[in-house]
Amino acid sequence: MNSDLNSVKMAQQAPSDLGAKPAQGYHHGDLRAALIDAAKALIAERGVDGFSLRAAARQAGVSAAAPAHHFGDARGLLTAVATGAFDAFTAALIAGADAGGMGRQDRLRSMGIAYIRFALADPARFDLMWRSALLDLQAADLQRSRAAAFAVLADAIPTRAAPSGSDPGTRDAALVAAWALVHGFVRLALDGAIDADAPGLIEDVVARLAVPEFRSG
Amino acid sequence: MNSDLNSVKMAQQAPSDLGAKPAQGYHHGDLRAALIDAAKALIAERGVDGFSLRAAARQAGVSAAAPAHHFGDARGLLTAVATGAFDAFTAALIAGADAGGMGRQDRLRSMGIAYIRFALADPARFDLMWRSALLDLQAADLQRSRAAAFAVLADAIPTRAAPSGSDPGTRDAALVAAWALVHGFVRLALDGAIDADAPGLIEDVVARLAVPEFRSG
DNA sequence: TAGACCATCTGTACATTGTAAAAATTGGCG
DNA sequence: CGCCAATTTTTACAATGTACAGATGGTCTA
Repeated sequence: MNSDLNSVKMAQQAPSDLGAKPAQGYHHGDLRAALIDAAKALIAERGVDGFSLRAAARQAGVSAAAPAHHFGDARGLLTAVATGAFDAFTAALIAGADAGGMGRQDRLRSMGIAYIRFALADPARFDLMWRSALLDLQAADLQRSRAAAFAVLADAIPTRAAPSGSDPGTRDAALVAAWALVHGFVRLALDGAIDADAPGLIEDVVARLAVPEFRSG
Repeated sequence: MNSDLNSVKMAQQAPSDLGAKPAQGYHHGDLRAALIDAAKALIAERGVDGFSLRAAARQAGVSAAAPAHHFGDARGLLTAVATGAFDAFTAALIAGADAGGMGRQDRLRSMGIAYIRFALADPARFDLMWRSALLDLQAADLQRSRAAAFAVLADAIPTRAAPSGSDPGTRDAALVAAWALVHGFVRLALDGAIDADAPGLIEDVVARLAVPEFRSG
């Protein structure tokens, strides 16, 4: 149909090359990465519910059925985007903790700030990470990335008697409480219940992470 | 709300009457209430994303275009459901606080339990309440019900210097932190990140509401 | 009581979506 | 060069939201 559009599309394909995924490039170049990029842009712009598989395919310059071969269905594409989001989340949390210095409390607070800032930087992406109805929770990649992020969070809290490989569901209440505090703040802000831009509010909330229960273990 | 208006025609309108389409005349007894009931049942069964306006109309025994007259579009129906959910939420929070006794800390903890139990009792309904992309936040009814619920929450925390009519966004950080703790716990549980059924976990988390900041005012 | 009004509901129609299946394209390998 | 398999398109179909015109019947008025 529009062959000139194809050549233009391939010519302007500026490789962002976020991860180490140089794998297949048959017809389109790297449709898989292009679709993920398109989906990320769509979600960031119109929200998770504003995303559509056909719109992503349109933006990537392919037909509506093209994504099926790479992702199966729309859930597959969203799962891939969420997996990348969890990887970026993990990196942001680690960077935040390291920026906090050496003390455990400072690292915890700094990680809390990083948690909140990551969510506020791209609210729709953070939203997608928790929309489990739209994701394939059985996908190995997603499970791995999720577990990695959760492990970073767990390491920030001294758990009392938690085995190293224990499920997040059975972890110590101190971890759950700290996680819930930060996660709940973010969700209330994203859902319009509170204003995260109120001066000093983020710092005040994150300071609550350092309650005696957490300090004494 | 208006649950006694359906005595006009022959159709008995039991709230849990699924699958039965009572009336087939042109004028339904109380289509508005019937559609809200159908939507609530659909959402509870298949989740917010599994809801469809046509399915709700089908369950109410009317044509696909019938809801338009009462709710405008799908967002209008979801907004009505969310409004009722916030009303029920407010009642549950008040009942929870009253069940806690007279002491401020006990009332706060008991309200926290009620918050969590309300969400876990019908996760999809609670989910809808915060899916602002699907709701008409400008609707006066929803704004009123939301504000009422938020006011109940705010009253449970002694705010330092908050004016009585102040916006939730500018409230004291102690309120935001307490709200975030409970809300975040619920969301993490609903989104499959933690297991709310772990024995004693809810009580342990709610006990964190009684940090010194809250106690000394 | 007759007729008109009007809120309510139906029928139809259209654009959009997800996805299944068959056909077509194309790069790589013998 | 010719075949194979991975990739993409074409086509098709069911479902959805909703706009529009028309049908229906309760109610109000004269």
